[in-house]
Amino acid sequence: MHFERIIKQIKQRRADLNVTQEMLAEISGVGLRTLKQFESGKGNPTLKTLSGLVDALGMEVGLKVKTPIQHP
Amino acid sequence: MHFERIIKQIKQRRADLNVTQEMLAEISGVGLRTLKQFESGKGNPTLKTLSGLVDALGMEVGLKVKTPIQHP
DNA sequence: TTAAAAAGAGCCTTATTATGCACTTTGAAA
DNA sequence: TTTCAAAGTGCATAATAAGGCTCTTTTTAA
Repeated sequence: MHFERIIKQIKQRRADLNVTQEMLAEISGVGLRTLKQFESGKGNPTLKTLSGLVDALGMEVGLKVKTPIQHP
Repeated sequence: MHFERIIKQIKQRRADLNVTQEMLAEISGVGLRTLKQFESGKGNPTLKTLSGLVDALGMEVGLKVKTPIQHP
């Protein structure tokens, strides 16, 4: 599904915090199977699922503009 | 579902670019019903759906750390 | 190298998202 | 205020995410 960047950030953060998938699943309330599926690159989590994981890791989901509009 | 911030950003961006829901649905490949559902605060899109919308608006989904870890 | 922990995968059921179609409501301009 | 475009809703179905179990593979530490 090509969410490599996001997946990498989550794995990295988990590593930084020394949290296993099992622990993260536990504290985030997201099913372990769902987390494994996502981190392994298969899976297309809902925003709610992603937010749950991310929140538990002290992170947040955000949008940023890549191309600011040109005001002529 | 309380994704107010993200919803607001999308609506704002759409307004800035003068794009209607119908146009965004069209160019993003996301169903109009799905987009309406999300923008009206009901709905919990998958990451794929959100990415599609966001990409079409020249934006991207990202994660940011709220609480940097303390290296003692 | 070996054992235990952590991560990944298969299978299955349930819950929920994605989407179309038709209709209603809202908002803005004429 | 009338009208038309844009946004929101109800209903129904197909597709798919969520999650539990069990088992396999990979990593890591002793």
